[in-house]
Order: sequence, then C-alpha cells, then structure tokens
Amino acid sequence: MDVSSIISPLNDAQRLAVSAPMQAMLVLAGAGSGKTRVLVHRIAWHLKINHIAPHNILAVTFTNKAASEMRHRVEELLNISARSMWIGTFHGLAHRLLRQHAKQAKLPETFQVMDSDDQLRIIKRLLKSLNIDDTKWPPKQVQGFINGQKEEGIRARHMSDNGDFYYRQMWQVYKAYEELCDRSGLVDFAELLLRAHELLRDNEDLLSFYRDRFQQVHVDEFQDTNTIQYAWLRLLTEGNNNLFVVGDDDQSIYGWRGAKIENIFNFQKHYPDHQVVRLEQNYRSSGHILKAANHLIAHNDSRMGKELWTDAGDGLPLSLYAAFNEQDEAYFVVEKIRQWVKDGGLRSDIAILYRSNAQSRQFEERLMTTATPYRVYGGLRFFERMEIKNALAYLRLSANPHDDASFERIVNTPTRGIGAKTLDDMRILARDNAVSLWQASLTLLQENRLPPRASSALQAFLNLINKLSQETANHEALFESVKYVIEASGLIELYKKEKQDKGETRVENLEELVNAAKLFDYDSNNPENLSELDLFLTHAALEAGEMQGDADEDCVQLMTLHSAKGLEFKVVFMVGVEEGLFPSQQSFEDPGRLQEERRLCYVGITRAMQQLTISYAESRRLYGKDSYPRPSRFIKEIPAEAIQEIRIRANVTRPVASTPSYNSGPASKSRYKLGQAVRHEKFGDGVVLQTEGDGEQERVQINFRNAGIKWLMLAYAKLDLI
DNA sequence: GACGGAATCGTTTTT
DNA sequence: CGATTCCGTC
Repeated sequence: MDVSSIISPLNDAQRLAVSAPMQAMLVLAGAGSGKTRVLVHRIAWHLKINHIAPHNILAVTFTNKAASEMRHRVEELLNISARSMWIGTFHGLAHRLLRQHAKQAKLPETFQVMDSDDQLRIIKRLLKSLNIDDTKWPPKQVQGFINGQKEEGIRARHMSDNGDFYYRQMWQVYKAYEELCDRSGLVDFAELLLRAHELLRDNEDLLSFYRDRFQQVHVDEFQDTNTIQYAWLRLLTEGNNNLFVVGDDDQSIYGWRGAKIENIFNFQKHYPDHQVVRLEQNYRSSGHILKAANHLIAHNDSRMGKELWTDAGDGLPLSLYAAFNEQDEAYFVVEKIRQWVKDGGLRSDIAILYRSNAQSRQFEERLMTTATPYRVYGGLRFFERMEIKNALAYLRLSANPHDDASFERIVNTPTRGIGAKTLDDMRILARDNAVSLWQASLTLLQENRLPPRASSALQAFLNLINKLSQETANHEALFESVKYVIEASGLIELYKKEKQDKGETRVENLEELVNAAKLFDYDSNNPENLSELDLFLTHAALEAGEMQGDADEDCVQLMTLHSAKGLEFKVVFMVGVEEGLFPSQQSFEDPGRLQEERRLCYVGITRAMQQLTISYAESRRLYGKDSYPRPSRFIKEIPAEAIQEIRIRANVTRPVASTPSYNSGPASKSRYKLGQAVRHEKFGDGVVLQTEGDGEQERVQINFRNAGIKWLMLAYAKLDLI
C-alpha cells in the first residue's frame, strides 16, 4: 500500500506527532485541529511503518461514538479490518478484561453491568434496609460518594474511621453496597474501572502479559480522564514509555464528574521522556471566531498554552444581540434561522447552544409556532426508557436470578399481588441471611411463611422467570425470548391500557426491542465467550443507544454546550450568555469552577464554522420570578473588533409587553433583513438593525462598526450585502 | 394500588 | 414557573 497516504495529508505539526519515535507523547490538540486524524494516522503509522501488529495496538476513548469512529477511520485509511485492535471506551475495555479474567477479578462468570439508574435504585433500597433516613442521606449523594471513592481507587476497606459522622455513615453504606453488589453479581460503571485496575495491579503475570501485548497505547480526550483511568493507563504503560495521549486542557469541562485536568500536568512528570506537540492550526472556524476564542481563554491561568489560527481568512464578525427577555431572544434567533433557511441554508447546519436544558423551552415553542423542524439532544436514550429497562430486567433475572436490582424492579411490575408486606418480609430475610431476594423468596415459600394469596402470586412470578430461563437456555433465538418476555410478563398489556400516547409509544418501544434483538449481530466467537443473551444485556448497559435518532429530516439542532463538545456547525447561536446562567451562579465562589465555565464558553465558540451569534436577555423569568441579569463577563472578554452588536432598540427603553416591538417580522420583504451585514463606501462595515418604508422611501438603520448607528435612505446610499 | 393534591426544588453527562 | 416526587385518601 501507499505509505505516503499516511503522512502527506497532514500539516507539519500533525506530521510531527504521527511520525514521532515510539515514546511517550502529549499532543495538545486545539478545537478543530484534527486530533482524531492524528490518532488514526498515528495508529496507521505504527501498523505500516513500525510493523506493529493490530492486536498490539490499544486505543481508548470516552464514548462509543468516538471509538467506532476511530475504528472506521483506521479501516478506511488502510483498507484493513481493525477487528483485532483493542479500540474502545475505558468502560468497554475494562469490561472486556473483567470478562476474560472474571475469576482473577473475583467476579462471577455471569456478572452483569448496571447503569446509574440501577445503581440508584439499589442504593435507595439499601438505605431502607439499613433504616437510614433518606432525607438526611439523599440517595443521589450516597451514589456520588460511592462513585467518588471508587474513582479515587478507594474501597470501603481502605477507609478508616476519622470521626466525622457524615463520613462514617457513608462508609457504612458503601460497605453494605459492596456486599450487596457482590452477592447480586452486579458491577456499576465506576466498579468496572476500579476492578480492572485492581485486576492488573494485583496479578503480576496478567499485568506483564498486557504490558507486552499493548505495545502502543493511545488515549483520546485525555483531559477528561479521572484518577482511576489514568492510574490504569499508567499501570499498562509503566516502564515502556509508550503512552500517546491527545487532549486539550482548554476543553476540560467535566471536572464536576471527576475528570482531572491535572492528569495532563502529571503526565509530564510521570513520563519525563515525553515529547509535546501542539496542534494549533484550525480547520473549522473563521478568523474572527478563533480570535474571540483565543482572547476569551487567555483569561484562564495555569494553561498549557495554545493559540488557534487559520489561513482561511477572517470571515464574518460575531454578532451580539441584547434581547429584552427570553422570549425576544427566542424570537430573534428563530427569525435569523428562518432567514438562513430562506436563503437556501440547511437547518441541520444550525445549532442553538445553551448552558442548561431548561433553556430549550423558549426556543422549542418559537420553532414550533413557526413550523421549523428541530431536534433537542439529551433526552432518555433507548435502553434507558422505563419499559425497556423493565423488559431487560426480566431477561437479566432469567440469566441470573440473584440479580437483586432486576428482581426489585419487576417483582411487582406489572402488579401481580406481591405487595409491600411480602416484599418487606423478603428483604428482611435477605438482609439477615445475606442472600439474594430470589433465595429469600424460595425460603419463604418452602417454609410456608406467607399468606396463601401472596404465596401463590410469588410462586407464579418465580415460575415465570424459570420458564423464561428455560426458553433462553433452549437455544431459541434471542428475539423469541424477548417476545416471550414482553407478552408473558404482562408488560405489553400494562402499557396498552396506559392512557393515550404515552402507553402507545411504550408498546412500540417494546416491539422495537424485539427488533433490536433480532438485528443484534451475535458473534459466537466473541472473545469473552458470552451467551447471546449476556452479550445483548451488556450491550444494553454499556451502549444506551442513540438519542431519539429517527427522522433524518433537516433539523435545527438544540443542545447544551456540554453535549456540543466535539461537534461543529456552520451557524451557532450561543444563547443566555448572562451572569448567573453562564457562568452559572454556583461557579461564582470558586475560581476553578469559573475557569471551567470559561472553558465551556470556549468550547461553545469553537463549535462555529462561519457564523456565531451570542445573545443575552436583559430580563429573564427564572423559577417563576423575574431576574435582570447582567451580560456575562465572557462577552467582555471577547475583543470588540471581532463583535458586531445588533442593537434593535436604539431609542426604545424598556419593553412594555413581551411582544417584541421592533419591525422585523415576516412582513419585511426587503433584502435588508435584521442582522444582515452590509458594507458602505464611506462608513465601512455594519449590520442592519431595522428597516422601514418601501421602494423609494425605504430606509434602513445600520450599526456601523466604526461610524456608529445611522439611518440611510436606500435610494441614495451605496450599500453592498456582505 | 391508583389517583390527585401538596410539597419540593431547581447546572452540566457518559459509561 | 413547571416538573417531579411524596404522601394521603379512597
């Protein structure tokens, strides 16, 4: 094959990173600088130039999407199959290790992965059984505590009694939680990472096997790694100096969930023989946008330092719109969108980015009334829906009856006469004897300790699960089992009688689950040798599926700034850029968090390719009361010469009603539309604020960047659209 | 166990 | 303000 295709499409910095000698590498990849390309080409380089076999390559990402993109791009570039390469998410790879070495990891062969929802349920129930007041000990907080400890590599047995009541109580729950998970054969997300780390740490032969095997280790989005993830990477690469990480400290926005930006700095200490490469040439955004981004982020300290540049020219300046209130803001944004579409633009090239999900509503309403198709990111994913989780719980219980989380979930769903009293009896027995709920139920039935009605109901439930268990064991096709479950469990019936749309979609989703099982391509040669059912259940836990992915209709994209990371759009609206919202109120006290907000703003700015509009409202109704926020400090941190202000109400003070009082409605047929950038012979560049009159009498008000706000008669003024 | 009224509480999200 | 959850009643 032609080796030059690996190197020739790269710029100098990318080439430097890709062709560097085999050593520890830190690639600081700015937004839009081609970081995935560097990773893909670096892998290709190893395969073709350094003659490393595919199965000696490890590449780690955070999301399944990133992992599959990387795999596909390697395959495409080299026209090979990347199957034997270990490319996956931290969790996916950890899971794989644990399956292959379940025994050494001290896990049952059939352990199952639970998602955060399952985990929370387990914790709630645990608090109850320990008689802990869950108003004083909110389950969410307990969950955060446990995951936090695990992320730091701390087991309950490592913790000591430091006298703090809060800490001690949490410790007790953590301990009980560990026991419950072990008993049920359940592993949460943080546990996957922690246990994979312990597996390698405590098994010398395994560790040296994998150290030899993974000759080159690659990591994407390194700034998002947490303590245990980095520790795991270090274990694997210690002494080999073969860790290649790509990241951007300026895009670290997940500190609040355990990501340690310090890992980038520590990397430099831990791998003294490393090389740093900066990717600063940006292929995404215009010059004005990059200028804004660079200036903004320069207000942060303790950066690795980086400045984005482009040779593509300045492009349009940013627009800044000061809205009266949140409705006006939505009105303005949607008008601009309609203009873009009217001028032949695609809706899917447009994104509205906001700090918090609640902000989407105003925009949705406005988009709805103007019949503009849109898509909101961030809802529940397929495998997270209640009805799907219920159906999966039946399958999980049939695979492993000691799975207490699943047992709890469906023992009385749909209701089958197993009430609170029976459940309590089971829970107490299970707790006191340290057995699963399934085992406890068997005991209760055998010893005849239940009233007849409850007894027969419980027996019927156990029979159902047993029947299901047989079905799946009989090598019937997976989808047959799923079909059987949703019928025999009564779930279909339950949702059929649920009122209106809700129930209907639930039934449809259940049918879709059967379909998903049918389409699931089971590889019986899977390295872990899992049954089709186990593999499917793991798939469901580790890959919750796309957001409501239907309709590839041309849609405006609405999402939070966080979920926009990694994406790009020709036209971006960054809305609600106000003190208290963005940066959020909660970040005010802590400079560290404030800097993370700034990085989030940096991420937002760098999503835009051609046009970036920033808006804020001078009045916003929040939590039922009016607030009058000041524009975000971030706006002042963007150089004025890169921003064009669109100030509609040059001579209007306060709005009387919520209805916008300016003249920019659909009635205006003028080609001088609100926000249109224009150039005047004498006054220079400016932007249209409003228009009035027709034909000979048509006047436009323009805010010139240098000459200020002017009214011009179109019949006389020499204006060009730009 | 289903329904409805009251109380509560408000970032960001992937695995 | 509005979504979610909790609690009490039938």
